[in-house]
Amino acid sequence: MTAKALRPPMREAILDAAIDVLGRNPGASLSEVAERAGVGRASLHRHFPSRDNLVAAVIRRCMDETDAATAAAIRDAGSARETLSRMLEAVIPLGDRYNFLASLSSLDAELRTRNEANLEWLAELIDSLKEEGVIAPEVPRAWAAANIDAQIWIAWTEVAAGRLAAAHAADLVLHTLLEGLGKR
Amino acid sequence: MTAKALRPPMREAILDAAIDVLGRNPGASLSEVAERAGVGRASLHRHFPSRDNLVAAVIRRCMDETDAATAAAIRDAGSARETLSRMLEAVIPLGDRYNFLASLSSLDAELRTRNEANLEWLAELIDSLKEEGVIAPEVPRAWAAANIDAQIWIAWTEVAAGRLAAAHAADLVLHTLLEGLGKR
DNA sequence: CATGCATGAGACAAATATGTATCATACGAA
DNA sequence: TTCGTATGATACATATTTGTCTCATGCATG
Repeated sequence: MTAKALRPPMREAILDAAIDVLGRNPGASLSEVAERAGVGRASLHRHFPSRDNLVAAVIRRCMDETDAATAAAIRDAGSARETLSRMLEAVIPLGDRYNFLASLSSLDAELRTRNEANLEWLAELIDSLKEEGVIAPEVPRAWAAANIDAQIWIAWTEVAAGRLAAAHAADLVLHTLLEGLGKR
Repeated sequence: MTAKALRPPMREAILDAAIDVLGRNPGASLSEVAERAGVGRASLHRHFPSRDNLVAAVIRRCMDETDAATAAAIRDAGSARETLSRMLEAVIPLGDRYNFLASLSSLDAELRTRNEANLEWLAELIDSLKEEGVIAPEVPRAWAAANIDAQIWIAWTEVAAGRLAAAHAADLVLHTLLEGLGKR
């Protein structure tokens, strides 16, 4: 076989452009996405028949990348605390993808299932963190989960704004999560 | 004078509807807003000539309410910590308004100025909190400000979802902000 | 009662976005 | 070279939204 591209790169270019354009403005037109990708609008429709189809593909791709990065990072983590730390280090650099995920409104069945699975995984991690004594037992699971999500979001925003060095972000998030902003 | 209504109540009804409808979906049509308000679309345009005009009016109203509630709550606060605590108690019940503010994209000059003034106020509060020893001095101002905003957002979400009692929200936010989720 | 005014309903034009179809072209494989 | 395929440009029909306008109705004030 002559090593032809596994998939046409155009599809990836469109998805990249959609992450960027729709991440900034979820209501942007497909013309803007096509232009950013450097392709004709007709070609965009050849790969993604409808707008909904494109949005679903983008979300799926974001989830794929986030899942892959997380899975690789936490593979041989010893403790739950180490898992949390590595998860943060893996996810925070994917800020632009996370940004897109945050603007999702309605998901189809498959994506909703994956989303729920991620929430479940996070809930179990929080339970483990409590067992390790890292998180206080009286903290509600939903509160802890929302805080972790929010910290990731803040970290990405601050890094993107140039107010925080990416290398320090995960440490700062972990410290803030566990010990807050108060004087120790 | 015969005690006529200070302002036509229709204007307020439209603004309330816009907060609700546009808060859920920033791209919703003006027909949806008018319908939610129980008003004809033509009447909506009589009060708000354009969509941009309506959006700006909604944002201004949200800012007014938030500012008023905050100002009343912190009026005679003694310490910066008390100011923070009262500010949280005042703002968290305004969750739906805060929700709308979060979806703002482009602001005109007046609203941008007000927004910057609020950020400046928050920055000064953070400095005072550091002087009181409530917040650790090495925490960056932007990081502290982003965390306070995020905590308010989380609190509103959790209250709206029924997973957190509104009465406990401000205390939980304050505790999480200052001491984190970790075991004490 | 008579008048004035705001409203609701509807028609209307213009702009924009979406999805489809057509056609000429360029590129790669046989 | 020749063929097949994907692409870009373009046109097109359709739907949606926006903003304007007109007109009849109802309500409050005089």
